[in-house]
Amino acid sequence: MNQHQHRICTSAHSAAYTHCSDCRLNSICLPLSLEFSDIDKLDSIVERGKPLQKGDAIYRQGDSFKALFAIRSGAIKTFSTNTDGEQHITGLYLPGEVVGLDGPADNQHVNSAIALQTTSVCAIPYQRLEALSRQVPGLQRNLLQLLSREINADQKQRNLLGRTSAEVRVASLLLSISARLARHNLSAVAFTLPMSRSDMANFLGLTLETVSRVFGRLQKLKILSTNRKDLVINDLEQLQALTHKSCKDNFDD
Amino acid sequence: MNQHQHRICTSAHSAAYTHCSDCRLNSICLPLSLEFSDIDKLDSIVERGKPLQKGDAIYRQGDSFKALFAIRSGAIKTFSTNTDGEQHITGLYLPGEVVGLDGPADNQHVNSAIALQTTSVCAIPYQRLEALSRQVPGLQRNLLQLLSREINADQKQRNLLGRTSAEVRVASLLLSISARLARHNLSAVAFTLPMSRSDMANFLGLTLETVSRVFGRLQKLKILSTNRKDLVINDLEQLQALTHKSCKDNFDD
DNA sequence: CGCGTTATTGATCCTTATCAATTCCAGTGG
DNA sequence: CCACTGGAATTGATAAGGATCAATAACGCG
Repeated sequence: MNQHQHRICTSAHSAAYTHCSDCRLNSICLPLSLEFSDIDKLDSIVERGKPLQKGDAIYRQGDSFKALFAIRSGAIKTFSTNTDGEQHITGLYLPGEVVGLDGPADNQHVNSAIALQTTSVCAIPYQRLEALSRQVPGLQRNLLQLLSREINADQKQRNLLGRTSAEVRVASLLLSISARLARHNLSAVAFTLPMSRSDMANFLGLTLETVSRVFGRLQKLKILSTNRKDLVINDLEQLQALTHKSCKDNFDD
Repeated sequence: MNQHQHRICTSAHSAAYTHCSDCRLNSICLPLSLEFSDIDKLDSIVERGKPLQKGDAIYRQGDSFKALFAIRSGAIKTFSTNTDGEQHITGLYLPGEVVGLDGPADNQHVNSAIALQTTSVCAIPYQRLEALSRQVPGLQRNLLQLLSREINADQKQRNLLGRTSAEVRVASLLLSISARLARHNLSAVAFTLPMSRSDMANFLGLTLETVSRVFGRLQKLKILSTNRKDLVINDLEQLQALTHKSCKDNFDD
């Protein structure tokens, strides 16, 4: 397998400083069904910085909330750190998705957001977004939609953590990433995982050993092939079927 | 213990058809820091129906999304039903809280919401709320805040389901209910549980047997006393301490 | 007063956590 | 160019927390 063919983000780092109207993500990022003139208005408040390196933070837990961030390329993880210093990963965000929705609640971030690889983001200053939303009904609607979708996604994830087996959790994560990459015309069946086993485990409420074992089992079943972070899904249907199964009816070998 | 002294909702059923400006919940429901004149504007769009009986639905999964609902008295559970007909409880809502935030995502409800006991709600038609939000910046902010808080609450719950023991989950739920009732000057230590063991278990990603056993253990430790749904917390501090402990350091007897 | 629902309690099994030991690989410096 | 090294991943053995299956008890309601 050609390892670098399927990096999560391919171009875009270099093609910096475009505009929202040109951005190939604009149908996704603030799921915008806006008029051209409205897109330009949004464009005028967006700030594009230079790419973040792996490990760089967009914001940290406790930071005051200034902006939402749309991911143009790369991958971001969000997490909160408890009093014992353990980190709890709360989200994985890929191109076209928006981080920072934890901010409006109390005008400060309850999560940290850091880059899992080289990543570029658009900052959307929140006060200006709020103001603009008042003038552009479609934008207001999109913004509320975005938050509501996050709520629904979180509830789905809750369901996953509360009720499903390790197998189902891992399979669901892989399928989720697959589907989200496919929206950008990237391969749905061959890609580089943006997180380590340890991060995946943390996100899924498992241990890294368990995640590793699930990968092992799924490989033995020829459902997928992995080499570290490089992944090929050989049997997408079977992987999907797995996620529909309840804990118990997993017969192996 | 006087069983009915601590019902979740006491008055309010009878005192129907008040206005937002009189409502003792108005500092909580859409965490409104609005001007009086703005409250009146909100009041003008709110629709107050007659109380729901236990088991009545506010809306059902798949219903088109028309309104948010602020709970005035009683208790609501929200849940989604999967293809196998199993229901997954996604939320418990008490007076002053708002249900229906799953709706804006795709203009339809992905959850159902039903009354766990006699309950009265205020309907806030969403289109009118959106329109009003454009005119009243404070209202827009409050609305976005509400959604963002739901996101953060969901993530906390996710953490609970993904990483903590049965003991911690049950204790957290009890403390959450306790704190939310206390906001209305109801007792924080003696109340009637709004849900069955089975609902609690479902919500917490456990089985009802496990929940029952945890109740048993906590009673043996004199931390609380239960009689079916009537609950007295004898040692609030110890219960709180429990939730700070990780899975392993639970030594008993 | 009896029935059906809800809760409790007990015995056993299974999944996953935990502890521990390798193995694999990328990156570094000789 | 290759041996060294440290983090990441895999694999194995064992233990523990809940799930499951099963029986009984307590209550609310007709």
